[in-house]
Amino acid sequence: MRRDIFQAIADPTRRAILGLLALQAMTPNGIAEHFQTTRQAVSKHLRILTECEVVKQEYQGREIYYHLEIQRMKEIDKWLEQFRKLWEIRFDQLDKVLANLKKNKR
Amino acid sequence: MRRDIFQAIADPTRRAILGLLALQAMTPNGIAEHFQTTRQAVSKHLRILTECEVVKQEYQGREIYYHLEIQRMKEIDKWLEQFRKLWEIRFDQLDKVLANLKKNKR
DNA sequence: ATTTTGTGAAACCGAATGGTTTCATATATA
DNA sequence: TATATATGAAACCATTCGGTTTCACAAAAT
Repeated sequence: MRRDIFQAIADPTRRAILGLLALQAMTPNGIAEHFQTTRQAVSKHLRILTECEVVKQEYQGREIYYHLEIQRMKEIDKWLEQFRKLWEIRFDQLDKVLANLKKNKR
Repeated sequence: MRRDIFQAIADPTRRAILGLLALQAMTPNGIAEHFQTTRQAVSKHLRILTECEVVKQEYQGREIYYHLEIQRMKEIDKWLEQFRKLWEIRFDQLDKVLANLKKNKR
């Protein structure tokens, strides 16, 4: 069973859950209210997110608060690094093009 | 059939393919040489990548060069934005902590 | 003490996924 | 022209995925 951050964010519901948890820690019931699926479906998503350690559980009585483990999100950013260079180059070129347009206008 | 960039990068082979294409455009056979799977399996991955428009085909005789469509990768970066704020805050706090440590040392 | 509430887990299901093997087709090459 | 090469697509298969329904259990409320 592959379980990494990339597989975790492949599902739109899980991405939405992560978006919610970016704002504040929440309980499964609290999260489920934001979706049309059952609480159990959300629970399964939380299990996956927990397994790849992008969320952490905090027990508080019979409630469980899930909160985002931001470090895992940075792994995505790190992977993007190799591509970021490319689109920055494109921007540089765009800058040159714009500079030339400006120059020729005068 | 869901087909978006997040689903595209969920598979490790597809991520590796994108990594290769970040360096240069390549043919299916050229790409397949880098993996242990069959050429046909790579072809299926390329189909998926093409469907969500993160790669583009360029026909050249009987060869097809696949090249990266960097714009799609930026969508991931854009989604990360909401989380980037968070880990930057952490860094700021870390800076404060480090500054305090330094101060107390004197 | 009994009932309600919050939660995870298991059983089940249809659909999607990733892979292989086989085939079809178009373009080079001999 | 006959053969080799580059490629996509279809058929098939075991596994995974995302969802629901049902159940188990601990903690809070009555």
